[in-house]
Amino acid sequence: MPHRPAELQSLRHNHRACVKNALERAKEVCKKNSVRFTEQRQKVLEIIWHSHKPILAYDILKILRQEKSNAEPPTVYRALDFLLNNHLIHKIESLNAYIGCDYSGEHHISQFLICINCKQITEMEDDEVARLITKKSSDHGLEAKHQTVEVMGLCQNCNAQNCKGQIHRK
Amino acid sequence: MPHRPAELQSLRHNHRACVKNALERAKEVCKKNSVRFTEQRQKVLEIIWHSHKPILAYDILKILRQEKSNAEPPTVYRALDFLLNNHLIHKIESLNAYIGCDYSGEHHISQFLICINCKQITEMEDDEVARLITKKSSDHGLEAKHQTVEVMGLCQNCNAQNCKGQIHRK
DNA sequence: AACAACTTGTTATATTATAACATTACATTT
DNA sequence: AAATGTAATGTTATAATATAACAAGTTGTT
Repeated sequence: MPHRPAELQSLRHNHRACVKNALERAKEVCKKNSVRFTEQRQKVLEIIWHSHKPILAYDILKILRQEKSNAEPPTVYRALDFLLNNHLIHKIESLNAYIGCDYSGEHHISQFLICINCKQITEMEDDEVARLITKKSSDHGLEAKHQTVEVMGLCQNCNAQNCKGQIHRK
Repeated sequence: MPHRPAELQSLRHNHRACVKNALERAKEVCKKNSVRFTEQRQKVLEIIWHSHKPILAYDILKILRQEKSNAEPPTVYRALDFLLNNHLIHKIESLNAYIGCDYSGEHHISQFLICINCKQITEMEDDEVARLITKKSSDHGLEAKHQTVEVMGLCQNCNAQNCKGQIHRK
């Protein structure tokens, strides 16, 4: 695997341990669900966690091909389906990208806070937000089954840089 | 134009007037914004409003081609860009589909309630939801610039049918 | 070993969206 | 009305995202 991204090299975040931890939890979830955590599924999940930002399916494929040169799109999408079904990752609809799930394995309602500059993402699991949306939906005649809540904005770091005119362009 | 969808033929909803009204408002908005509401843009907006459900870009193209056989994807996507920029339509991220904006022309925060069965959609403009999300985002260090809130569920009608086992599959 | 169910390999293609450049239409000034 | 600059459209090609379909292999169970 390549090195972790620079912005994660902080003392506050041990990225190697974070990924390892996520993989351990995934293993347990799969055991509990009686589904197979095959090497491919594990590798895709590892790639997603390693990026630690929303990652595109074809970027996963590129990385996967460094180890498995014959990997094709279905390989990735099948793994993504599996991981989504088992609540191990989320899809960020507004980016067509995938991100590791912080509260793995259990079905839950969460909200995503995404920095439009550095793409750092926070998974918020806020019951007050979830309940309010469910309530208001119900008031409007919709029995809510699933919520997509994605907030785009500037994180504190990028907001500060912005003041100094240092926003980086892609 | 083809006839309006069957489920809109109710007495409660005069669809022809609804589309006409939306086009009138769009015209005013464009005038106010000093941008040109060309025939293509008008046609695309009309197709979107006529569907009255989230509609896919290539489905818009198909309909557009009935009148303009040489229409190509950029024709549609340019019109969509224009309409999005002028707050005349919304993109539903979780469906990659487009829908007419009920509160045209002004920038505003809204939430979408989508029936997974019949695809009927309600645009909710709920300040309480919007403010709570902004507040919670801020609490987590993100200065919110844009919110995507899309709720999938069953509308009252389909929920009732569901009990009778009459959910229709695509 | 035989079998069923699941997983992966492989090829092809569908779906969604944009790049790039030529041409035309429109608005403004002269 | 002619000249000019800007905006909009036409056109071809291609990028980016995702799935269909079927063959082959793997795993767990009888």
